[in-house]
Amino acid sequence: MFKRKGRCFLLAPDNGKLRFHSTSLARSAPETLPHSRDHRATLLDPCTRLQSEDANFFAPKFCVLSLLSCKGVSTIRQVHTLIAVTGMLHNLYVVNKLLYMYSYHGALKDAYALFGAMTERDPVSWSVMVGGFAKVGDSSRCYGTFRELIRSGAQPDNYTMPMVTRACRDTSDLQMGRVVQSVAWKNGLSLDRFVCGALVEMYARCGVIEDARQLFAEMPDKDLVTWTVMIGALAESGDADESLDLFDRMRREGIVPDKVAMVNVVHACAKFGALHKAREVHNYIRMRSITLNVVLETAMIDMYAKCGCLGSAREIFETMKEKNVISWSAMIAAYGYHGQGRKALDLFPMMLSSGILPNKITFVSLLYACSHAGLVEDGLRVFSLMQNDYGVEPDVQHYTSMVDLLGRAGRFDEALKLMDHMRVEKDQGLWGALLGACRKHRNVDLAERTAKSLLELKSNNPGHYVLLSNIYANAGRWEDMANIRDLMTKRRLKKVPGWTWIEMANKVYRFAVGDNNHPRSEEIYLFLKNLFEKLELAGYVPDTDFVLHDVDEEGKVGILSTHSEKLAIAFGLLATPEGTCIRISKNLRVCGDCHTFIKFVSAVTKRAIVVRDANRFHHFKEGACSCGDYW
DNA sequence: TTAGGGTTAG
Repeated sequence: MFKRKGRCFLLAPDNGKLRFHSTSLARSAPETLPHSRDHRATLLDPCTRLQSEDANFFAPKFCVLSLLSCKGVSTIRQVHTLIAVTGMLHNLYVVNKLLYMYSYHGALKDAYALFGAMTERDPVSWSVMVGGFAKVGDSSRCYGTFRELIRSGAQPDNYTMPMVTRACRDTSDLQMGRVVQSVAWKNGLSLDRFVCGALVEMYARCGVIEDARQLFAEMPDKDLVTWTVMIGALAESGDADESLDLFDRMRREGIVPDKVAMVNVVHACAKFGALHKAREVHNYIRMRSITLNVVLETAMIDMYAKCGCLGSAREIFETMKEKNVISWSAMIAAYGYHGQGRKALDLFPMMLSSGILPNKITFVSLLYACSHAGLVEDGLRVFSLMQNDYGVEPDVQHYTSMVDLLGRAGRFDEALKLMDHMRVEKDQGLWGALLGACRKHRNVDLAERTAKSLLELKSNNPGHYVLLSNIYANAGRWEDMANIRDLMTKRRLKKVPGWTWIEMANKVYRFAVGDNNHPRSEEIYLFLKNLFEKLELAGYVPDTDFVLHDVDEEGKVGILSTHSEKLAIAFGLLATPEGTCIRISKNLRVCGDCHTFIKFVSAVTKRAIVVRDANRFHHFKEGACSCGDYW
């Protein structure tokens, strides 16, 4: 209800139309305006409404109401004209709403034109404009408007700062992010939860998790969103165990998680790969009656699959009420990294017949599924189907899958031909896939050429250098190997240390190569020694090709025998009852010798062993691996 | 006019 010239008016829906009601009715009716989203949806075309009502009567709220019911940019433009005709463009409240509606519908050009013509701007106008550019990913215009704001002498507030921070986050622009923080601090916003929350996310996304951690720790009033941001940030940066600890701390502080928080927790479990924790979180969701939706369920599919339990993943998939392309892709990918390429391929026609169309990621997942299972011909078919039947132009990731597929199979000519014909830029990942194939097939010549391309691209992935160094080591070219190591030092790249995790009685134990930190370390080494003797009798021969150092044969065997995978498995064997399945996770790719070792262990000890490495799952049983040695 | 959600690869 609003007043004008001493009269009361009430806007209320009448038979599906928005009408003014007379003063007498207004007096007796409740003082409400139809603000809710549902209500807006029932309103009639805003232009018709504006024109059909008393043309001399344009209350600001009426204009705004008409704007709110605009469904597209063209209607907003028409309403804009009507508002201008009636002289309402002088009202800042109305213009800000107009600006917001343009921005909300992605019409940043219109918004910016209006913004430029505004004679008066308030903090809302600035933040709507800065936020509008941030949302459409136009970071340079976002920064530009922000600078304009500062130059104009206006004060950025707790609305503007998170918006400009968002642009930094989306472009991983750490430098600008730090500037933004100093501006926020200068403007007294260091305690604002919106400002700090956005900064925490930005730092995490820019890879400086320590800054995120510190800022989070200093925040005085953390609400559910703040906690959720930090839980997600830690999971994403690889600190999944810390992320799950934080979730426990949050609950201890009395914060009740919602669906979105749980998606982040589930994601942390997926990263962590600890099945016990995954089940605990699933139970928590059930006990708390947190309603499932397609997003949470999809996250849970991914969680179970990445914790090695394909069965539970499929169970969730089967019981989902609604499945979208992401859920289907997640399930396809899950079969892919478990080496069940055929099952991944089988899902594709099922997906189509349920009326869901594949996207780019669906095809990347299908191609990787083929690659991990050695299904070369199927992969080639998918690649052509994707382009010819679904009009999906291959991007660098599709090419990477194809190079991986062909390269693993040793079909280098085809892989190179494909690379010659690709129309997208080659990145480190693509060359990395080719280098991996060279390593597998000991193609030293091509490896050198590939490595050159990688070094030219100034690869900052230590894995690439290590891979080349391994190739030289295999070829006995120790000098070349040393040069690569020097280059790594010069470029300040360190080999990522290998770790293996194993879950035991609710606790996660972590092993490094030659690790002595475990409380049962002595027992573990003794057990391992006895185990080696049994394995050797069964025919196991250590494969010293996988040792990187230029040491004698005996030394090589020594290093191999204490790889983190082996220590974790030895601990698993001695600490669990016979017949129990052993599950371990490794942060890098499992080494070739360890792969052979585990095959023998599974046969000699009659244990099923599930290994998650950086790329995929290996299910070992009775002396064989689900990857068919094709990984 | 503000903030947090799922799939690939790395």
